[in-house]
Amino acid sequence: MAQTTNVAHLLKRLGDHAHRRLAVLLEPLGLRPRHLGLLALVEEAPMAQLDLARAVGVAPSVVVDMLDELDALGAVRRVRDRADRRRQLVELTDAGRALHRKANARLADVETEMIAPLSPSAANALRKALTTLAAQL
Amino acid sequence: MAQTTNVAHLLKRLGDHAHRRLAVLLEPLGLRPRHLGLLALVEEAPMAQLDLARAVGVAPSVVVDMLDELDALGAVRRVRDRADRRRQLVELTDAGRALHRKANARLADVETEMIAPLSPSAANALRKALTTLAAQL
DNA sequence: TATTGTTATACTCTATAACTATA
DNA sequence: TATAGTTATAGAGTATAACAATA
Repeated sequence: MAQTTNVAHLLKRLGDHAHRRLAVLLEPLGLRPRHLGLLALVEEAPMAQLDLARAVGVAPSVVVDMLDELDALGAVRRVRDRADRRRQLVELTDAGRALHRKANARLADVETEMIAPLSPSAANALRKALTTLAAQL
Repeated sequence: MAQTTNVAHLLKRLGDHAHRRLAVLLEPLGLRPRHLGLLALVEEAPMAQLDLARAVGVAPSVVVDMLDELDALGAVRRVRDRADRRRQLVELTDAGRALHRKANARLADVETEMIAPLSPSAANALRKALTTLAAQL
C-alpha cells in the first residue's frame, strides 16, 4: 500500500501525532500548541497584533482570541502604542517568560519521546533532513 | 528558537504542508486526502462500513459522507450483504481502481516534490527513519 | 480614506446522539 | 436487546466581513 511508505503521508501522520501529544503535555500549563509560535515571537520583542498574525500566518481575529487566552494566563500584556494609538504592542510578562520556558521543555519532551526508537546518528540525520525540507517552505 | 529545529514541530509543519499540497493535486480528481485511506482498504477486498470506520480511525458517520462522495464519483459501490442484510459491503469499481491509481500517483508526486532538496541517500535515510517512527504509533 | 483591533458570522472537519432496519 | 448504517446536531478550529477608534 503506497500510503504506509510514502514520505508525504508519513509526515502527515507523524506530524498529527506530535501535535496531539504536545496538546496533552501543554494542557496542564493552560496552553495549546498554537500558542507557542506567538510566545516565541513576543519573547524576542514586543509586536503589534497584525504583525503577529502575519508572522504566524493566521487570521487577525484568531490572534485576538489567542492573545485573550494568553492574557488570561497573565503571560502577555497589551500595551497601547503611544506613537500610533490604534496599535497594541504585545509584550511577554515575567510569568509569560517562565511559562514559555516550560512549554518549550514539553515540546522537547515530545521530540525525545518520538525519536526514542532511532539511533543517535539516525535521529541526527532525521533532524537535518527535516530542517532542510522546512527551509524550502 | 526551539521550534525551528524541534523534530516534533518540524514534523507538524511539513505534514501540514504535505496535506495541503496533496489536497491541491487531488482536487482535479474530485478527491480529498482523507479518501485515500478508504480507497486503499477497499482496493484489497470489499469491507463493511463500520469496519472501514474502525480501520481508518474515524467516526462511522464520517465514513458515510466519504462513501457518498466516492459513490458520486462512481468509485465505489455499496452491496447489501446477503448473509446479514444490515451490512453494506463497500467495493471498488473499475473506475474507482483507476482513480485510486491516479491518486496514488499524485501522492507520489508530493513526495517527489518535497524530498527534491535531499540527496538520494539523505532521502533514503529520511524515509527509513519516518517508517521506524510510524511503526510505533 | 486607510488601518488596527475587535466582533459577528460562516465554513470545514469531526464527533456524539438519536433513529431505522435488520438481527 | 443489540448491531449496521444513516441523519441530525454540536463542537473545535479557522476564515471572512462588518464595525469602532484612530490615523
